[in-house]
This record gives sequence, structure tokens and C-alpha cells, in this order.
Amino acid sequence: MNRLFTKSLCTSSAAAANLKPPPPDPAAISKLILSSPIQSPLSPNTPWTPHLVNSILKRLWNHGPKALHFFHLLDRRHRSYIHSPSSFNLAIDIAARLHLHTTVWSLIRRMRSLRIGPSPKTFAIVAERFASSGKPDKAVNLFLNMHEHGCSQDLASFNTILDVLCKSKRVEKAYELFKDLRGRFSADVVTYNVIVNGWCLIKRTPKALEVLKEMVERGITPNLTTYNTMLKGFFRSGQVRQGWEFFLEMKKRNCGIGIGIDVVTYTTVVHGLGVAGEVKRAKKVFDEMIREGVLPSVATHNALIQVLCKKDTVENAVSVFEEMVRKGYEPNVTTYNVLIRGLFHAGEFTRGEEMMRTMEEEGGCEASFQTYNMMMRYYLECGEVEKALGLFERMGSGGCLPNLDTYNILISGMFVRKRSEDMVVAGKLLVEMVERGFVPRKFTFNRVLNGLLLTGNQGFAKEILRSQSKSGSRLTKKFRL
DNA sequence: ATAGGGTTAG
Repeated sequence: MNRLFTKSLCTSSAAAANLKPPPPDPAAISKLILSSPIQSPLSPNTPWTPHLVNSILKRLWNHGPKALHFFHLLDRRHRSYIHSPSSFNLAIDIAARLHLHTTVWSLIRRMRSLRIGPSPKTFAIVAERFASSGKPDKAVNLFLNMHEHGCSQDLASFNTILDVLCKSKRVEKAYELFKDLRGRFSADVVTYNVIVNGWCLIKRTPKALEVLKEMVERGITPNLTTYNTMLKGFFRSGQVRQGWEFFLEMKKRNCGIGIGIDVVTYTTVVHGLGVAGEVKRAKKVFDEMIREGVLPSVATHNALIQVLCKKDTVENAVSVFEEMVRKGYEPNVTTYNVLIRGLFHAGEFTRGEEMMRTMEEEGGCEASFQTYNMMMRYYLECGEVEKALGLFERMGSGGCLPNLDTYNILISGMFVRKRSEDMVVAGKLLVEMVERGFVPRKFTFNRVLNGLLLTGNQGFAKEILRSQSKSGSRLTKKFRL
């Protein structure tokens, strides 16, 4: 195990020959960490840098226990390396996702003792975890008590906590906090934009408009972000007509005062109209923006391609894709994902697979978990279990570890054929996901156990039950720092 | 990670 580590390092012969050692490869190190036993020590010779550590933590994101173990080893066993604040923040995020409360706080204490934090960003991460796991009050309290942990509250952190609450759909809670404290922190245009966006996210555009009116009354001038947010809100809540009129109004003001509309405005309208089924109008707006001298971005193309896939034909979507490449745009992962989805949706599995090859070989884009999850969904939907499992294998061996969705998709897919051997696979997947720090829903758990019992796999079922009853306490103990 | 546009699912 250790040899692999040393291989990528500065060996004495390389140094003697005055050759630059190859930079350590995060992918190779991540693979090694995944395959090595938990006690395996890291080579002391690796030239660790925050960038290297961060890219490894990101690669191991969906294997939280291993990621934390790696972080911990480097923190404690490595004499000369001290983790950077950004690595701490990543580790804290991972620990919070694993519900390792004790670990989160000891990491925060450690940051403090090293005098490298915690920063407002650190608290934003923890608050986000609270808010998205149904504990918005804890998120608010964390913000209110930040100063006790050596981190001052300011307008920026106030805006952040509001945004965190809004993005996790706790808009009422955010609005409450906003009204209580907007005086103390002198709310600015960003604060108001966050709240406007919040109401828009839960499709309450009348409330958003109310806040918009209020900000003007209080002497805060809305900017283009405010209007783009509102515009998106109309389309999101299905108010296509209001959205369109708002867009026209924005254009009119552009001529008058000169607030300007930009590529984001146009992208919002192209997407909004298209999703509403108004494909012709969406295309017209796309052409209009070019005439008006606002260059479409990759995101604009992605919006149009998605809309054509959904409401028109995948052939037209492919044409737009080819045209954008011809014009010199570089399609990104989203472009490919949208297009592959379109092809799979149309039953064109072969062309979808080809597009995936194109993306990796010619496009220089690595397939993401969205790519894999979506393709597996389609394969399982029509009973192509082997195809889905093949993709799953590729994920595990490539640089993209399966996430919670992946496991859920696959496990439920194992029930379509009603075969005994599929139940065993489902059981193995369940064990693996727990090992990697994911918490299966009770429903998933019972379904797999029932499946095993009904197909005569009592032994395996019992094994799973035993490992589960231990895993909770094991996880929390292992990473207490 | 102080705010707005593309990836799922009606």
C-alpha cells in the first residue's frame, strides 16, 4: 500500500537527476485510500498541499468515513502538515452530512486552537446542514451565537444565514429573522434579493413583489439581479403571462434609464417559455438576443436544448447542440446530461451511450453522478438491470463515487425482476451504502430485508440486521477526534 | 458561502 504512495513522490534518484517529480495525483491517492485498510498510514513524503487535500476530500465526498479518516490521519500523524481552513470546512461539511455532531464541534474547536478559524463560511456550512435536515431554529441559533465561537456577525454573514434558510425552503423563518434584524445589520440590496428569491423559490410571487415594493420604499434600489430573480419567479410559479410582461417592462426600462437586461434575463425567458410549452416563442427570444447583441452563453444553449428535448424533438435539440459546437462554444457536463437524457427519453439508448463517449473522449467532460444516475434510471425502468449494474461498476472504478440517489435508484431497481439473486445484490448495496456513511430510509431497509426473507436468503438478512445494529454507534465512535 | 440563468419529476 505504501509503495503506491511513494511512487508518485519525489524519490531521491529523481531529485539527484534534478528532475521535477510528477505532481501527486489526487485520483490515484483517492483510489488507494478507498482500497486500503483503515489503519494504513500515509507516506510522510508526499508533498501535501491544501489543493491536493481538497481535491482528495472532494473525490471521497461520497465515502464520508474514508474521507474523514484521511483528514484525521493527516491532521494527527503528519508532523509538518497543517490543514488549511478550506480543508477544515470540507471535513466539517462531510462530518455534518454524516450527522457526526461531536466531530463537527471538535473540528471547529481544532480550527480555533490552530487560529485558522472558524470563519463565517464554516458556520454557513453547519447552518446549511441544520436547515436542510429540518432544524431551521438550530441554524438561526448558530448564527445568533457565532460570536461565542470567535466569529463576528456582520451584514455578509446575516445575508448568508438568510440565504441558507431560503435555499432550504424555510422562507417564513428567514423572513422572520430578516424583519427582526434588518435594522441592526443595515440590510442592503443583497439582503432584499435573498428574500425576494426566497419567496420566489416557494412560488409565492405576491410576497416577493411585496418585498420588492418595500425595498424601494426604504430607499434601496433594486438591481438587475433583483429583476432577474423576480422574472424567474414568475416562470417558476407558472405565471407565464406575468413573466412575459415583466420581461417587456425590463426591456422598456433598458431604453429609458438603462438598467440593462443581460444574458441571464434572456436565458430565464428562453427556459421559462420553453418549459411552458411555448417552444416557438422561446426560439424567437433566443434569436432576438443575438440580434440585440447579447451573446447566448453555454447556459442559454443548455436551456434551449433542454426545452427542445422536453417539448419538441430530440433531433432539433441535437441540431442546436451541433450548431453551438460549430460556433465554437464548449459544451459542459450539463449540456451533455440534458442531451443524453433527451436521447434516453426518446428511447435512443445507443445514441445516448454514444453521446456519453463523445462527452468523455472528445468533449473532455467526465460523466457526473447526474449522468450515471439518469442513465441507470432509464435502464432500470425498462428492465435492463445488467446495463444499470454495468454503469454502477464504471462509477465505482472511475472518479465518480455513487451517491445516496445512486443507491436508492439501484436498490429499487433490484425489485423489478423478482429474482432471488437480485435480492442478494440489493442486500450488498444496502450494506455498502451504510459503510459509506449513507443512511437508508426505513422503507428501503425493510424492503430489502423482506425481499431476502421471501427469496430464502435468511442468512444474509440476519447478517445485515446484525451489522446495522452496530453501525450507528461504530460510526460515531470512530471519528470522535 | 453576501444575491440572479442550464441537469429529475408531472
